[in-house]
Amino acid sequence: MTSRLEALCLEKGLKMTGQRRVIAQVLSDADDHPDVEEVHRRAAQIDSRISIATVYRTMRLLEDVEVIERVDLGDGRARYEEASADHHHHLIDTRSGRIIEFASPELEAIKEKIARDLGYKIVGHRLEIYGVPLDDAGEGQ
Amino acid sequence: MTSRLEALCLEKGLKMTGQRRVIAQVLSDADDHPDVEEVHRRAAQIDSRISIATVYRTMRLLEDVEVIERVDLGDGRARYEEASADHHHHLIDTRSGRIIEFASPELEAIKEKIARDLGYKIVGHRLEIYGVPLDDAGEGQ
DNA sequence: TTTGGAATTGCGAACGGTTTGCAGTATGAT
DNA sequence: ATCATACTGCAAACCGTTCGCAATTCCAAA
Repeated sequence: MTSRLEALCLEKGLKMTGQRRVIAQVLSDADDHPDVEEVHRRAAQIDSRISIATVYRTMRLLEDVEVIERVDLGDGRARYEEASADHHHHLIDTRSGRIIEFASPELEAIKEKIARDLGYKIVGHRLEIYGVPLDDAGEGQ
Repeated sequence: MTSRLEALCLEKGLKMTGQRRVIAQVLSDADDHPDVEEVHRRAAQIDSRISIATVYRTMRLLEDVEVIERVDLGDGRARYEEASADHHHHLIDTRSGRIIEFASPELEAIKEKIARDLGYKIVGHRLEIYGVPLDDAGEGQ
């Protein structure tokens, strides 16, 4: 079976090896923001002969052809998500580690304005919000 | 001479050693966002016997007592700035590496709203904008 | 002021995430 | 099927950062 990402890779003209097929599969199935070790773990369940070096190399490759995007959530390792046209950002639940994606046109507009006022054209940006659930914000530590 | 940061450290009750005095001096004089290696380089010019391990330890200490703040600009190493009450963010000039600080009340308001709408209370956040100067945005690579 | 114990330092080794050199293997255009 | 090229696995190297340890420094109390 050809996974969504595998199809994308073929479109981009990448040589599809067994390892890459498995990694594409794993990433197609993921609905979270796995780091390389996690991708390797999941890939190894499908084919245990995949080395972590290959996962690192493949992630970089997929990033280069813009099939996936690196997300730096400040925890010291690279996380990834499927590339998408829409700008979005992340809210990280510091209690549970859950990551919520959100988009905000107003935010984008203000950002543009700020850059313009400073005499700059935006080539990239990132926003992360760390938060705790409102309904138990007062509890515990 | 007692530097601004040294005074702050004394207020916080830190034991002031020669090394810490020098590092406080360096940080008081800095108007940029040096990384640890750069702080060490500058400190070593004042007293060459300061080891980089001590700089690492001191930066962490100063961060813990909120005299300085760590800034993660996505370049793989920690950068620092003096702690300040006002929220601000960074625009990084990707051509020159220059870092411009800015604040925006509208931005803060929208951020709060986004979090509230998602059911969260903000405990931290960060925004970075990467840009190129408008007046030569079309030139070069 | 000298003293003593706790805190700090410098060194080098270890760390965790990531990259790389190399020899062997698989891929897919011919 | 063939073959050059690209990819893989392994282990070693990398880079920013932390840590264990013995030696040194600080500073509060005498």
